Amino acid sequence: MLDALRACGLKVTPQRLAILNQLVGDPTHPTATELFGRLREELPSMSFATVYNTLAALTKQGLCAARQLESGPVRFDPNVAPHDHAVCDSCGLVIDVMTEGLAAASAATNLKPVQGFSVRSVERIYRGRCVQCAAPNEPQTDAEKETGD
Amino acid sequence: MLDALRACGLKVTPQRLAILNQLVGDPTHPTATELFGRLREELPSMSFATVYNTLAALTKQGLCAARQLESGPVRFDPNVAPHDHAVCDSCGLVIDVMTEGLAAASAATNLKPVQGFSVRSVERIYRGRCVQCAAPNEPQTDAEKETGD
DNA sequence: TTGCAACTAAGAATCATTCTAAGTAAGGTC
DNA sequence: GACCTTACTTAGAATGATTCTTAGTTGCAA
Repeated sequence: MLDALRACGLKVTPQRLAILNQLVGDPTHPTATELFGRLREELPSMSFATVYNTLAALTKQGLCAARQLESGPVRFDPNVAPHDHAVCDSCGLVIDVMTEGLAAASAATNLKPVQGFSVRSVERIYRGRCVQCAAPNEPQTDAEKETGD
Repeated sequence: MLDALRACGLKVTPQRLAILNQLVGDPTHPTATELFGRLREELPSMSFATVYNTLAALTKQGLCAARQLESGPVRFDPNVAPHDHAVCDSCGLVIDVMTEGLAAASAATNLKPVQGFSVRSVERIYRGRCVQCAAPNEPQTDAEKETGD
């Protein structure tokens, strides 16, 4: 964590360590606002701008990835390896899809989808319903998620 | 055009016809702001809210599609048939990719990328460089595009 | 220990989008 | 063709996400 920052030429600060700690191992692809909310608990003086600045720095250095999978705020992903995503139409849940992701991406990179367009990477977004929302009796809306379950 | 609106139960207004006319046949996937700018020329009294309301209505009725391919404003696409997109890293250009789109999408729909997730649709986004930007001597930045070439 | 460049805090500014309220007009009915 | 209802439009305020600015702070190399 500490070394990862230093290796990128970024200074190690409590704010950055806190943000990285929150992000790493969090599979929910949180937004900047969500992260800020959680981080305020351990670092009450933290500024919103710091969260954005830090996430921008981490993204630039390849320590995390910014993903715009639906309209609304950008989500941040600690998993920078090539992979796809499944997005729930109903509750907005984002799930990493590792299966075949690499193979598919590398195969597609060799495609020429449009004359002259040189492909650097391919990402696939699966849209549909997550397990919770697909279950007839327990649809989980955004509103329900906010009130806690 | 006129019939398409009526068929959806939408009233035909000069604003809606102008918006649809701008959108149909425009392959550049314009944003609401871009459309508003062009539409002001023919309908100077048009309100921004009308553009958003109308685009929302058209999207809901399946006459166009809202696409979030990168961070920034939503782009609107008159092509509602299933297809993929190529996005230029450099200038932001969005290109429709029809090749194999249908076949790939339907094949992927049968996949089970995540346990329990029921896939409704798949979209692929190719990232890389467009012809203009890939050419070593004539990179086209957003700034250059705005000043006109 | 010191110096400085990079970082952070606070809040204003900006941009995209949605909401609200009041007036307008499309289109069905008589 | 006139009238009426309801959907639509306008204008501008409100909201939410993100970026910018400025001044003060701190990590870390020397």
